[in-house]
Amino acid sequence: MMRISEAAQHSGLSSKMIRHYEDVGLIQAAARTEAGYRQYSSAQLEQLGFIRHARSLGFSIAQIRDLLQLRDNPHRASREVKQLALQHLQELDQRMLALKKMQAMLNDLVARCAGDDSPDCVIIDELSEPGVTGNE
Amino acid sequence: MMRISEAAQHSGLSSKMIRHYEDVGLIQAAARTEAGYRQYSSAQLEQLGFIRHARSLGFSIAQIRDLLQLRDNPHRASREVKQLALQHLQELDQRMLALKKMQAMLNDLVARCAGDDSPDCVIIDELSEPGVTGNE
DNA sequence: TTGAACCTTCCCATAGTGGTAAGGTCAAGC
DNA sequence: GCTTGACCTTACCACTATGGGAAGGTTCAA
Repeated sequence: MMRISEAAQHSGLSSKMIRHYEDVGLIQAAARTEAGYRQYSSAQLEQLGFIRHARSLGFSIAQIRDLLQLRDNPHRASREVKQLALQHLQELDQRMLALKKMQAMLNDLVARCAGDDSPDCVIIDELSEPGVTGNE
Repeated sequence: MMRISEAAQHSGLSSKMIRHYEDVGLIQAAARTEAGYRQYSSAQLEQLGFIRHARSLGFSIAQIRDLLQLRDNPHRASREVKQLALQHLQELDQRMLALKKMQAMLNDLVARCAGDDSPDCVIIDELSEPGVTGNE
């Protein structure tokens, strides 16, 4: 059993976030010492590591909630896990697409802007135009 | 002079956000009718359109603050505008890089997961491993 | 005069993370 | 035994950008 700061160090999360995850019910409330200090077992450490991994892949807390349930369900079908992952991949794709559009438009503007001492600036001009920008 | 909902329609922003932008000082407080209704001129409409364009390119409110100042400064150097745009492009790049990493890792996991009725699942297994995920 | 469609301000919610403040606890050193 | 520093606790507030809703005022037309 270890305290929260150790659990944080070993899991790669912050103490703050571990408490937060408990608050929002992503993890069960940790056991407490008589003084009220949270205590973490190695099983809980693994869970925290799982969460950090999932977060680093961009899964939301809600998605991780589902992932944890699957993780803890010995009768799961890997199909369900894969389904969640594929769904998340789609979200990542959409985000990428949005970023790419921005990048393309901005790159174009930047290329056409002299970038000198003159006040004439395509970027300002185009942002000022009533036309669309491709994101609505 | 038009009311906020018309200004919203013409600019592509929501009434809500126009008020918000006023709150945070991105735009000057609009004139009011005797009854307290906000009134927008065509010059202000252009400014709102500018903001929407900039937002659709992913510029933050803080960045748009700077862009608006440059827009309104006849003595600006386009270099400064370009500088802001390039900086934002870098941020977009970083975000895209992060997404790409996630995509790559997740794609790999998904490819190695059977996705059938069996509980065996590479995704769960790898998320459970103590190893790194490449994002820390 | 009444009702619909506006408008106002104010508060709350989202997602995830960090900061900080006020207070309790534990262990080491004097 | 007492102090000190490093930890812990809870409870707020902040960020970004946006939306929802409530409670109440206004405008205009039927």
